[in-house]
This record gives sequence, C-alpha cells and structure tokens, in this order.
Amino acid sequence: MPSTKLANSEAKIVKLKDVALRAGCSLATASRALNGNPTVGEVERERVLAAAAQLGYVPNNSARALRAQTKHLVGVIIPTLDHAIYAKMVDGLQDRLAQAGTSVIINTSGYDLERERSQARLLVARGVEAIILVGAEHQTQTVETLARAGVSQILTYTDTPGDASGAVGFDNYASGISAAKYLLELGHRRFGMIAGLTQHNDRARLRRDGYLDAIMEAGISRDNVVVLEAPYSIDAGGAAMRSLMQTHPRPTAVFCGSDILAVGAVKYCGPAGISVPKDVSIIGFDNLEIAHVVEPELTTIDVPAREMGQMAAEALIEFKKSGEKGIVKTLQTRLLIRQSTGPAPD
Amino acid sequence: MPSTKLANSEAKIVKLKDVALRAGCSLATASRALNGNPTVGEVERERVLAAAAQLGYVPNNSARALRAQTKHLVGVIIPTLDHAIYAKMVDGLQDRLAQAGTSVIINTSGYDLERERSQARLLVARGVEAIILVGAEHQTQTVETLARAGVSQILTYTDTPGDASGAVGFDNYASGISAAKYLLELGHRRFGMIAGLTQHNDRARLRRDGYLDAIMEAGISRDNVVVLEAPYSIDAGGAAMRSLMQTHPRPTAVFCGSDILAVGAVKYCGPAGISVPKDVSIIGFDNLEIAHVVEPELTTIDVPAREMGQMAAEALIEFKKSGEKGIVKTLQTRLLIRQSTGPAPD
DNA sequence: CCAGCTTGCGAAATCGTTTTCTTCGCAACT
DNA sequence: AGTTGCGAAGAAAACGATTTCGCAAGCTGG
Repeated sequence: MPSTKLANSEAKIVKLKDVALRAGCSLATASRALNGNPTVGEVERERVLAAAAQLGYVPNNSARALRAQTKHLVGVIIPTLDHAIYAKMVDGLQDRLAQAGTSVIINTSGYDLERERSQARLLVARGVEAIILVGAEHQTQTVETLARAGVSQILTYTDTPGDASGAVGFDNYASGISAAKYLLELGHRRFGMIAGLTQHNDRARLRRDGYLDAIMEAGISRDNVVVLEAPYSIDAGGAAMRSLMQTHPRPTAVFCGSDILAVGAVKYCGPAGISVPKDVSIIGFDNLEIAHVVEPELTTIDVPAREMGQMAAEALIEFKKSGEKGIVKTLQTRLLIRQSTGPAPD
Repeated sequence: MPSTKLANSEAKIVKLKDVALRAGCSLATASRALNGNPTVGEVERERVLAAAAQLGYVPNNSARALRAQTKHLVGVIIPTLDHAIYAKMVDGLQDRLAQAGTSVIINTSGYDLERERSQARLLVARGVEAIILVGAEHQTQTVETLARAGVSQILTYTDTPGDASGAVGFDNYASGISAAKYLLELGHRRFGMIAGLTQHNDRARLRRDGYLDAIMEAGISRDNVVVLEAPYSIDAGGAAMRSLMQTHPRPTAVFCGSDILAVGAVKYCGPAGISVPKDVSIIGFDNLEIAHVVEPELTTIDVPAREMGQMAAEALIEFKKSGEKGIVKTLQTRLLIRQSTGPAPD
C-alpha cells in the first residue's frame, strides 16, 4: 500500500530507463554507453553520459550484480580496528580498491579465530568475491567455507600464503632475528621478550621464534632469555615489564612484539627507577605514532601497514585477472634506531 | 547426470528452485517458509527447511535485495581511519550493527567534502540503506543525492541533525567552553589555541568558537587570545606551538582541537626549554591513547567514540522502525584533568 | 549490383528472489 | 443450500540492470 509511508515525498529514484528516455535511446544502448561498450556510437554515448550526469543517475548494484554476476565487493576480517596498525592497513586497502570500483566490508574478530570463522560465513552470504585475512593461521573450517564458496583469499602480515590465493606481508621471523642481532651487536647478553599472545597468532609466534633462534645462534644460553606473553595493551606491557625486571639477573634488553607493549614497558621503567636505555634497552614493533611520542622515543621495527593494504588490493586485482594462486608480495621491515636502545650496561 | 558432484572444482549453486523442487512445493511457498512467513503450514515449513539444509542453500543476496529493497547494508564515511578516534567509532558501530545482521562499508574522505560526495554516490550505488557521516557540514549535493536515493543519514560528532535523519554526538561548542572555563579558573589570562583546520569542518570551528566566546565572556580582551590552525598531525601541532610561543606576551594556556595537536605542542616545549604546565598549560581533545603516553600526561576532553558508534547504530535501527526524523542522542564529554595543566604562572 | 561483412541500435530474455494476485477447498454463518 | 470467510499454496508479476539476438543500414570487394 502506498499510503503507509510518505516520509520521503520527493524520493524519486532515477533508473536506467529514465536515462534512456532522456537520451532518447533504448535501455540497451544506455547500458552499453555507460559501461563503455565500444559498439555504441560516439554521439549517442555522449548524449547518454550527459543525461546520466544531469539526472544524477546511480546504477542499482543489486540488479547489476544479479545479472552480471559481479559484485565488486570484498570483505576484510581483522582482529580489531582499535589498533592503528590494522586501521592503517584497511585504510590503504580501501583506498586502492575504491579506485577499482570495489567496496570493502569490514569485520573484526577480536583475535578470536572462532569469531573469525562466523564472520567469514557472514561475508560469504553477503556475496563478497574475495576476503582479506590477517596472518597465516586460521581454522580449517574457515578456509573450507571460503574455498567452497569460490571466494579467493588474500593473507596479510605474512609471507606464506598456504592454501590461500596470495599473501602480502613480511617475514615476521626475520624481523625477530634482526631485533636480536641489533641487540647482540650492542653487547647485550641477557634478554627478555614481551610477546603478544602466541596462541592462534602465528605472527606473534614467529617474531618470538626469530628472536630466540638468533640469540641461541649467538651462543647465548637459553637461561639468559626470558619470554613473557601479554595481550596487546599498554598496561599489560607495563605489567610484563615489571615481572621481567624482577628476575635475577635481569635482562638488559627487551624486545616487544608490538609498540603498544613497548610503550607500556618504557612507561613502567621511569617510576621504577630504571633508566632506558642505560639500564635496559627496549625495542618495539610496528612503528606506531606512539613510538614517537613516548619518552625516550622508541627504537622499533617499522611495518609499512598502509602499503601492505594497498598491495593486498593489488594482489587481489592481479589474482582476479590471472587466476594464478600463490601470489606473494613481500614487504621489507626496517629497524628504526631511536633512543630506547643503547649499549649493554657493564 | 547422476554423478552427485565434481570434487570441488565446479560446485553447482543451489537456488531456491532446487529447494522447492526437493521439498515438493512451489517457489513461493519455499520462500515464505524460509522467511518465517506464518501463512505456511507447519509440515510444509519443516520440509522446506530440511531441504534447504540438506542442499546447503544460500540465498542470493543480490536477488533478494533487488526484489525486497532491503540490503542490510549501511555505509559510513569518515575523514580517515588513521585517527584512532574515528577507528574507534567505526568499531563500535560495526559491532552493534553486526548484531542486527547488518554489514558496514567504510569509505574515507580525507577531510575532503568533494571526495565525500563521490564516496556517497558510490555507496548509494551499492545500495546502502543508510549512511553515517561525520559532522554537520556537507555539500548540498551530497545531501541531495542521499535524499533522492531515499538513504537515511545519521550524523556523528555533532548534536545538530539539520536535514539528516538523526544525529549522535556531543556539543562541540560547549566542550570548547568547558576547556576555557577550566583554564580561567586556574587564573590564566592570556590564551592560545591550536585548532584543526576549520574550513569545511564544523567541529573544529565550534570548539574554537566555544573557547573564544567563553573567554570573551569572562571579560578578557580579544588581543589576549591567539588562534592558529593546523592539520591534524603531531608535527603540525609542534610547529603551531612554536609560533604561539613566539608571540609577545605569550599565552600561558593553550587549548588544542585534538590530542594529536596537543601532543605535538607538548613535545615541542621540552627541547624549547618551556615547562609544561609551569610555564604553559595545554589541553587536548579526544582522550586518545597517546594522551596518556606523552610526558606530562595530557589534560584532555574525553570523547566516548566507541559509544558514539554504538549509539549511532541504535539511532539507525530506531529510525528504521519509527521513521521519525530528527532523532538526537547527545553524549557527554568530560574534562579529564591530568598533568599538562596547572595554575597560571605569576 | 549483390553477397557478405561490419556497425549501431532496439526488443526481449534473463539473473534469483519476494510479493501480489488468484485459486482452491473447507468450515461457518445466514 | 448458498454465501461468506479464511487459511494454504501456486502462478505470475515485479525488482533494475545486462546481454543475447536480430534487424536495418552502410560499407567493401568481386
């Protein structure tokens, strides 16, 4: 019944038919003109384009998708938008995909792979053509659901695609190694690490393993390195640092799995009478803005998050064209030396 | 052919017709059964549901959306995901909307209203049923496009809905006043402000105006307050602070339109030999994480960003039910007094 | 000058649902 | 008995685009 609602009095939606009418041609021609089909003449095309512009025509995507079987829609599932590192990645992704006329639906899993799975299913129902995930570790059900629905997957923050269509990221393990090497060069011999929670998080795990392996490699005894885990929050980082500083002998260098943790660690030291970097060196990860704000400024490993998002978008586009699985784009992380690290105390 | 299914290369898509066939009923009945329409008998419904489950039926969202004109899809356009304040808002929004079975498409405008307009068009084309915008100032074309497409609009970060369907936010003007009042109470008489770029940004403008008006109200001469504008970045905040500190006589209190700017300001002071808060008091806005990290910790105005997102979601749901335009939900900002403010120097 | 090709365009089929319209049967009322 | 009312379910009409097919010119080459 038309009388039920009359909130929007003038809500006339302009359809392709209206455009065609205005341009004085058929629906078919209008459609072709707008889609850049070369079989339509120059004059006619101009007329259609002009009409569309004048009327402010916006094509109905559902109809288009229904008929043409292309939705120009991808989903992304990240742990949380709260952390700048993921927000930046999504920003880059979104930016690049928008240029290709593709929209992005975002879901957050809160580091919970179970929730990730249900989000994935939801996205499939929504008809996304592809999905962007973080990390290499996922439930087999997630992967299967996606594969069965013919949804291609791009992994980020990792350089090992596994069964996915592609991966865009960096070598977490190597990054851990580089942190260790730098600290070893500075003469440190007793190490600590505040890792993110490694369960169901391959990135946190690999950073830790790289760090540990490089230290072992240098002939340091496993007794001289203490590893703690903490959820990604400043407070948790501070708490972990406290535990670390209570061990005897205490480490002179601490590598943190994220700047968030590192900031917590640094902030703990001041009031506790521990000097950074004189008494203890601290390295972060991600190169967030806060790394620059905290005192002393944080030595950290820079992760090009925005580029990663952009390149993920490109990998996706590339994959859709070529159909070749296993595209890998590796980005480089860089150790940024600032003020939170220094030579080992005597 | 009776061969049930090829491995997983070419999975046959099961349509409603298949379900109906299997359940031995018509399309219409199958549709009704699946949608919980009460006019279908118990027995029939069970049969349809069973058939759908067995076949692993997933409705084609495009077709459904096309016919039923409901996509369970909303768009949000924010300036950038880079700033935690917006990321948090989106996070809250997404969270709450997901519970209602609605997905969110995110676009970023980079504080550019022109880009916002084109993003809006894109979202309309995608068929979003509503759109969430930031602030009250938008191009008339944006508003028109949305109105014409029958897309409801919810504004955030503002409490004045204008022509939109609703607004969820806070009183930027009043927040500016409260900052000024607090500084006046502390005895300050010469004021500075580092505002965000106020062009096309009503929020930045209102905060500034509230601040200024409250100061004037207290009988302070306009000569004793200097207002600068800066893009939202730490460096720009620092640069603005430098300019501010070079005026004579220089302000003893500075209000910044964002914590980002305030952090830049605070960071500038240390090396410049200016003590915060002894020589100059600084107030931020947003209560970002960095406000807590910088030394001294920042007095700031807390903006409940995540709640704002959640409430925007609720406003939207409410609006869809009632159809009443002009829902306004006002949130309270709070002045959080920390260490970057103190009594005016003698 | 005509067969054969290309080009430009319109009519109509199509995508997979939801929703209206209709029909049918049966119980209940006048 | 005839009519009405009602619940359940099927047939067919939307929804708004794209795409297939076919037709009518306008060429070209033999």
